Amino acid sequence: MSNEAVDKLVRRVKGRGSSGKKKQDNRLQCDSAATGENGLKSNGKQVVDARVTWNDLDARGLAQDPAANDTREVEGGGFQTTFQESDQEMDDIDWEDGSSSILGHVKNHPGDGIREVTIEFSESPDSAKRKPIRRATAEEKGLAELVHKVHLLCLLARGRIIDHACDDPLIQASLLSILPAHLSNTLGDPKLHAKALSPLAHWFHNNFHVASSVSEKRSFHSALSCALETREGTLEELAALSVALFRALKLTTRFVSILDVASIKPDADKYESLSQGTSKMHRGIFNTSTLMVDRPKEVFIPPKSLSCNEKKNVAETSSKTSCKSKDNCSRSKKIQSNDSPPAVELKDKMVDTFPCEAQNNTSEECVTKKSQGSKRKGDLEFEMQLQMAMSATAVATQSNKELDVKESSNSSDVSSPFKRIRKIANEESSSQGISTALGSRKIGSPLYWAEVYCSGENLTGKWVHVDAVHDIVDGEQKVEAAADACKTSLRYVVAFAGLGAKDVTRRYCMKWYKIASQRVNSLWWDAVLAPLRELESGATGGMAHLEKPHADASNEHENVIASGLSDLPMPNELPSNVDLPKESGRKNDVESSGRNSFAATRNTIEDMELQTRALTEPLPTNQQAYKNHLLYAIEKWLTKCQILHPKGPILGFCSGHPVYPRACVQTLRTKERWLREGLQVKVKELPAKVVKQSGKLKKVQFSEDDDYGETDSGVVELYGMWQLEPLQLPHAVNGIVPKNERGQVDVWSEKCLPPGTVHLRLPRVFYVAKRLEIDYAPAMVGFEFRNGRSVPVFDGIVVCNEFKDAILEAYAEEEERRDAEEKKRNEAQAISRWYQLLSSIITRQRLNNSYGNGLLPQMPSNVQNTNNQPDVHVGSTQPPGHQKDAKDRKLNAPSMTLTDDHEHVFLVEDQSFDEETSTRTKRCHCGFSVQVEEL
DNA sequence: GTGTGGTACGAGGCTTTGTCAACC
DNA sequence: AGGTTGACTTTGCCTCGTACCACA
Repeated sequence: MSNEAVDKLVRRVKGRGSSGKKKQDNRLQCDSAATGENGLKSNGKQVVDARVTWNDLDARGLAQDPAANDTREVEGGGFQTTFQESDQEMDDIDWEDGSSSILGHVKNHPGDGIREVTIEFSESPDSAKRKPIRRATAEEKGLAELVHKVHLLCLLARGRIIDHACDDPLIQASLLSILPAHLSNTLGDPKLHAKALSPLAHWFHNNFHVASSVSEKRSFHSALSCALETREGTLEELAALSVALFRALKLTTRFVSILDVASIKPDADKYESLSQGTSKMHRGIFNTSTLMVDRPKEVFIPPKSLSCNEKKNVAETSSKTSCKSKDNCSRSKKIQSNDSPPAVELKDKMVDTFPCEAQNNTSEECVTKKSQGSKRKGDLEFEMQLQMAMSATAVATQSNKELDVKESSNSSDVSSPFKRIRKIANEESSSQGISTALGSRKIGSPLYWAEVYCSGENLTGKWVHVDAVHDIVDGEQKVEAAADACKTSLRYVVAFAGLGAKDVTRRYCMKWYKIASQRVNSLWWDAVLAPLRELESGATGGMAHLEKPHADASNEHENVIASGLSDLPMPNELPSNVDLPKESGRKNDVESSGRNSFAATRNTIEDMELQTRALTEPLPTNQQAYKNHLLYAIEKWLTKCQILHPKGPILGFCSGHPVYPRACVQTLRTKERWLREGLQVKVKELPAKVVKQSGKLKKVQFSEDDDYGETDSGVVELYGMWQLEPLQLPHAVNGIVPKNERGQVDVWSEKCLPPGTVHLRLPRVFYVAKRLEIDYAPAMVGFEFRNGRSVPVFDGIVVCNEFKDAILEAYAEEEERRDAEEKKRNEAQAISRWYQLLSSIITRQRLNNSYGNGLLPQMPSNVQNTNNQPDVHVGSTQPPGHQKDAKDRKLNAPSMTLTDDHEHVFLVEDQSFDEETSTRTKRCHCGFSVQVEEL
């Protein structure tokens, strides 16, 4: 390729607009290659093996019609000529973006090595390294939110079931019966202090143990009884027992649970698991720490030799199990191959049994899930249940040994979260930290505990956190750290009592900014909780007197989901005036009424406390937390249209940036935008902020300003609320409507109407104003985006008040006239069409008579043949000259084949006239009739 | 190993005031 | 000749959320 040709190419590339950036790249690469620089760039970028070799002929050929390649012959200097000739052509060609691999190694003339040009595409190592980012679509986000909400509702229902079980009188009585007398006596003081609860918690901790032998699975209620009997149970059961105990001792107690709900963000679990590696691995919604479904009763009992303790622990800590275990994978495969008919039969029954097995299988599954891409939680749930069923059957034949091996193989992976929790525990171990008495394996995320109302705490009383299982009293500050260590988010902490529920997350979560985005829309959540809150406040001493059916101790629920939930009265089913609540029922009426009045205050006080916490959140330590913080802000993270006004007070500093209250953040808008709100900028106010104009507008402005050289446009002036006053538009004077520069009035709202004018939103009203020569302005009410651009939408006109009536009156007349005209037009059209129809019928009949040899003519669709007496509806007001024809002409209907040669005669005395429909019916003695509409 | 700050980038929201040719 | 109609083409910036990287 000659230098001249190359220069030409370069010139053309330079001259080309920015629209062809990629084209430039291609061509420049070509240039450098052609001039012998061979394109080995020394910019440190990795040269990948995407080498394209083609001769200069093909270089052209590729850019032109490939079919032409065969016919073209280029030899020696001939190329240059052809190149020049095709210069213009190349300009017109749209270069395709193509991958280098497609080009491959192109060589039309293998022997022609001289003309070979080698281009090596360099590729940034970054681009190869960076994984393609697939972001969730709006639909996926919506679905995730839906799952989140449903899961929340399920967990709320679960909490109510547990709360209901805690009220069981038999369980409470049993607990009291095993409680040493001296402990029950310690609560004699009417002013209860948190300290007084410590011996109780200690006793409970010593007498009840987490998850020893796994008993048969059953409803929660019976599981609770069983746990009480054996003094061993799951964390959930033990926490519930502790609540029952406190309630038995007539302490106002709530059952508190962290609702460990499926993430509100799509694939959050996946990302979490990928980043965290261990905890929270791929838990489906039915495999979270909080079990939602009670285990069916009719499940098989696992082999006694099985290390149930460990199994249970794994189940409780749920997510702590690693999913990396190779043993799991191999074993699961084995299990799958053992899918025998009994296993299939049991599938339905085995739901939610053997959580630990499920966990392991899920773990295995999650590995495959990664490769399969994202699956919905519902699918996972189904698969998990299937796997659980299979594995539960198969595991019965598994040896205990195998499980132990598995456990030990897992232990290395499992260790890290436990290390973390141990670290936390050590930090706090001086007094009451997370108890390690049960051994490190038994430490899991705090998911359940009790809240006991201690009237002796503070001045006003206080809900005291009591985790009797871990022997922790008043440890609300430790919950967040412990949950953090186990990667459990404190998104929702809900206290249950009296079949109601109350969100008490604020009491336990100090870093609200971390969970705020993970919580569901507060409006929805508040609406869901509203009836439950009423119940809760009623039970813990609120104003409402609500009845709750006592659990029948003998009535063990066979299926809690089916019967248990239906047993629980929903808030709106409860009579509001029936007085037999659990709490108050235990005391006499006088006491109860007195307590209620106090408790109403108690509830309010708690609300205030939670509100106070919400407003006094500690300052976050990282900058980015201030980006959307509800309470605090730093200037750095304000958006383009925000400003601090007033700039103070400074609440603290974060990384050297002063922290201001969020209340100081004001939204700024342009003058025009404020106009839409019916506000205008005060005179002599300087813009609060000046920001760069968007490129699009700038472009327009620059093109306008080009003639004038330099311009200071390209900026947008923004004003704040404090710089505004109510809009004062010019008054309408002398019947003239004040208009904007476009000769119209922007009617964003009523506030935008100039005083003395009115907006008439009527179609075609401007004709009237025009005809009456009244001044008006088209009312622009908004924009719509059409064909890639915004188009103003007009609706009606703006006129001065004094003309309103005149215009409306004229408009009514005009519309009446219009209607009449339209009616007339329609009628004329109808007549014309009837005439055409009848003419064609007649013509057809005549032709048929003349040439059809008596063949049956086709029946026109408008002619009705009923009982061989066709009625033809004929318009009688034919155009002059035609009417007679139409009347006099023979109207041989199809049935006339029966009455050949008959000519209808419509005698006047045989006619009838219907006043209502203006229809005249004419009859021939043969039975033929014709209906004529007289207009 | 973990947390933090900075950067890059996709998704979604907000923005917003014609032209020309054929036809009647 | 002048008015009406319909086709044309499918913005582009900003914010938010978050993945990723470097660094402490």
